[in-house]
Amino acid sequence: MIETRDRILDAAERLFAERGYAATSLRSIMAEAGVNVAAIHYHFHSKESLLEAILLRRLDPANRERLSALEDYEASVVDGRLEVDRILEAFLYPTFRMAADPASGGYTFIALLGRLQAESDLLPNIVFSRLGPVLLRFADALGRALPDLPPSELFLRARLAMGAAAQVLRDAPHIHSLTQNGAGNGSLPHWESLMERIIPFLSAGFRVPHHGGAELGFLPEITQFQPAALPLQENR
Amino acid sequence: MIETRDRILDAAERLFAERGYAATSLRSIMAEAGVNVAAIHYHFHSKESLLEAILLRRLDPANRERLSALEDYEASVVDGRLEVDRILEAFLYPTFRMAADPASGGYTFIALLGRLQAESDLLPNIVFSRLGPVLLRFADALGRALPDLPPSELFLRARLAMGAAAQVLRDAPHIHSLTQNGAGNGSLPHWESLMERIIPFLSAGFRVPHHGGAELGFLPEITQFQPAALPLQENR
DNA sequence: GTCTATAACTTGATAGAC
DNA sequence: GTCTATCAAGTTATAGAC
Repeated sequence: MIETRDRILDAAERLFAERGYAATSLRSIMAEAGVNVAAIHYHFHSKESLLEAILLRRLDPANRERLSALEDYEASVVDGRLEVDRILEAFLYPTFRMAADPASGGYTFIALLGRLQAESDLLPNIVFSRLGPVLLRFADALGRALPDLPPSELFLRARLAMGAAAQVLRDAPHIHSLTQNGAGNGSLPHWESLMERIIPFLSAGFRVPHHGGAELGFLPEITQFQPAALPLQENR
Repeated sequence: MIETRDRILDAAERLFAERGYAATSLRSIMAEAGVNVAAIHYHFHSKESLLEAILLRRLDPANRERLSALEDYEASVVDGRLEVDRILEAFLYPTFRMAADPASGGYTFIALLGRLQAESDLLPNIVFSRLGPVLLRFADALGRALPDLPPSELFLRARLAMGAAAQVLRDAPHIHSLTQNGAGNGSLPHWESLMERIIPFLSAGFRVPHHGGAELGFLPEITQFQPAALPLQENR
């Protein structure tokens, strides 16, 4: 039998992805999971901790996969010339595979991540503490593949690429269902052929020569992959 | 003196952009605008209508600018060969100018749009009814500039491009403040030089040759620019 | 048009029985 | 570990005085 704790995690993951964090009440999660409200508080203490638990459950496994895929590729390169396409693939492959995963609710998680990424003030520090180092590791590989690109330009392009990928990944449940229905390009499942259409788009952008232009003040926070602080009138 | 109605719109626009729609209460808007709760209901009937009013106030002017920029460019082309870069510029120029606008709170609106785009279920029909036709118009121009690209591929790339741009535009207040502080590439203000770094990235992606691959079932809803429906267990 | 007052309800969280 | 019962606070929305 499935544990109560896991049922809560699954239900919350789904509802947060579908409706957003703030718009989802603990009571709707309770109804979806078929448990009592108090059970949520017993297992997770607070709503925010619940979100943290959801993220922790899936973040590290995916990141391990990303890093090992990158290391495998780097080890396979003999002449030291890294290709942008393969670096992007090492990052996106685990992501898209998860987005199409028929067994686990991984596709729900990917949709949730796509959402939270746009609600950056909501993204707990966990995501940045866990994903940040991985992003820096990939940025380093991209920098070696594109030695003529100044760091500020590299990070701007990385940001653009993440936004582009997130836009499609917000549709993870759709990707999932198409894959389930056998859509795809003959030999490849749908999610994989979708990924192989996205990578050339991003790679071409990364490989555009950099036309002079000043180094801008845009750099500092971007090189950290920190959430953007909105310099508005008041905070919270 | 500034009208109460406008003060409410300004305050709500700012807070929705900063904290998200669901997380912002009418009372916090009331406090920010310095008006009474009842005044909000008097002028806007409901919270959702308030969001609609915010969107309507700025959506149409920006779209008019986008369309006229595109028409001006098309009229200036004599050999009938449209360039992707210029089409993208016609769309992005009004957007980025608004994102940096020192006078109005346009940059707040752009940040809000970037957020809502990720909370697609929240985006009222208004956005799709007003922005949809404009997007189709630009997709048509892109299709003429890239005649070898199948529509499904064109729309996928358009979606990637919008996600990439939105990712950067979510930082609109930051772009705004940098421009205010005189950052930029010598002759150009910061926001304009930023836009000119983004367009080549996107354009290169659009111009990548399309390698075979099957036409996928991904097409139908994407060609409509409809919000993605999440095929989860229950709805609302 | 703007206010006070309040209705009617939902929220996250907890205490205590079992 | 899971329940019932309940809390205090916050939510949108409205009725009616000015």
